[in-house]
Amino acid sequence: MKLEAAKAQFIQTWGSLATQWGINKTMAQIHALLLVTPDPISQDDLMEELSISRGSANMNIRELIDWGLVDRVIIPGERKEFFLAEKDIWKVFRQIVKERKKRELEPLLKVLQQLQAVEGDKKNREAKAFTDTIENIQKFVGQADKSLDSLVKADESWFWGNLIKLIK
Amino acid sequence: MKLEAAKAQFIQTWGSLATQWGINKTMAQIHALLLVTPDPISQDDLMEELSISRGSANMNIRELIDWGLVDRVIIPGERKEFFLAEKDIWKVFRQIVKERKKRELEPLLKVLQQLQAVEGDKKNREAKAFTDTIENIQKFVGQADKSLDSLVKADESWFWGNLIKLIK
DNA sequence: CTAATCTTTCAATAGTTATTGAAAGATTTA
DNA sequence: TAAATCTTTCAATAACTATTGAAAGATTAG
Repeated sequence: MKLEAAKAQFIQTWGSLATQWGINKTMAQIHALLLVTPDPISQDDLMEELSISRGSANMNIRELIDWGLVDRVIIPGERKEFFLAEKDIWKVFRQIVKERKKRELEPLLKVLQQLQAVEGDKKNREAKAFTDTIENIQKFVGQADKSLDSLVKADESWFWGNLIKLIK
Repeated sequence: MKLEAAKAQFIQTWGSLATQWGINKTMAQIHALLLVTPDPISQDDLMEELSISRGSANMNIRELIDWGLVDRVIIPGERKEFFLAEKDIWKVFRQIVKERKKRELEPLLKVLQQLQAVEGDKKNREAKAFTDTIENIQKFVGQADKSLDSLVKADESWFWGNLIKLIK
């Protein structure tokens, strides 16, 4: 397989996987391209390579920077901005976990806490079922939140090493 | 907070969270309603409670059954089918992990394996960067795949207990 | 200061995904 | 077997999300 073909397939695979995870396809494709490119790329190059518009490129690059997955790079003598992705997959993973935790898990926990305050007629079968399920979800999400907190701080080899021991 | 209001908020929160994860909002709302309802519900009741059409109800219920999160229930003397959700959140989580692993991680691993076969000119900076990144992603995803395999088989209290020890 | 170059915005548009509801298909009852 | 009841399908439509590209806004160079 030729390099260009392989790149193209990786970009397309990464993009379609992303849509299954509620992530913008183009954003994922830009990320994919940056992941497999050693040197910083300009916006114009991204537009060219992925056949996307200026607006889309700009917006999605900004989003990637916002997620902490891509950095702006200034190249001396160049007026344009260039972009470079973090290549260490463990760091990428940690960063995504960190962001999604902040954006989704934490707001969810707040809602669940509020929902505990439902008027509890303990004889009512419906009310009982509701509070039970909410409580269980809350415990679960709380536990996951704490665990992910540790994961975010963890070193990769340490993490896998221990996880392997744990699950064997 | 009244029970009905709490239910409504849970359903709406679950639904909007789902869209962020590439999951159909209505499917998640049906799931949410079934999660907090102790007794089996008929399709007509779901349509009524969530204000959705027959077609949508039918399609999304089927999808939930397909994901292994909801069961059809026959109630003696009734002609209609009724539906009941698995309430154990750990089981729900395991089931979702199992399905997503099968649907997404495994196909991704296959693609990554193919991409290893890129014509490797080791002097080429571009080619080197590509194969390096792909290799790292492959290792990472492979490791995650194995770990999730174990998670899917794990008992809840055992899993959290050990995880807590691991990350402390 | 002015022109040139680069970045950002945003309203229009295209593309994608989900929903509807009526009709067809099944199944059960009598 | 026929009628009644329930389930599934699917083409039309609606709702949502992403993309485009031209124009405005910044920044840098001369």
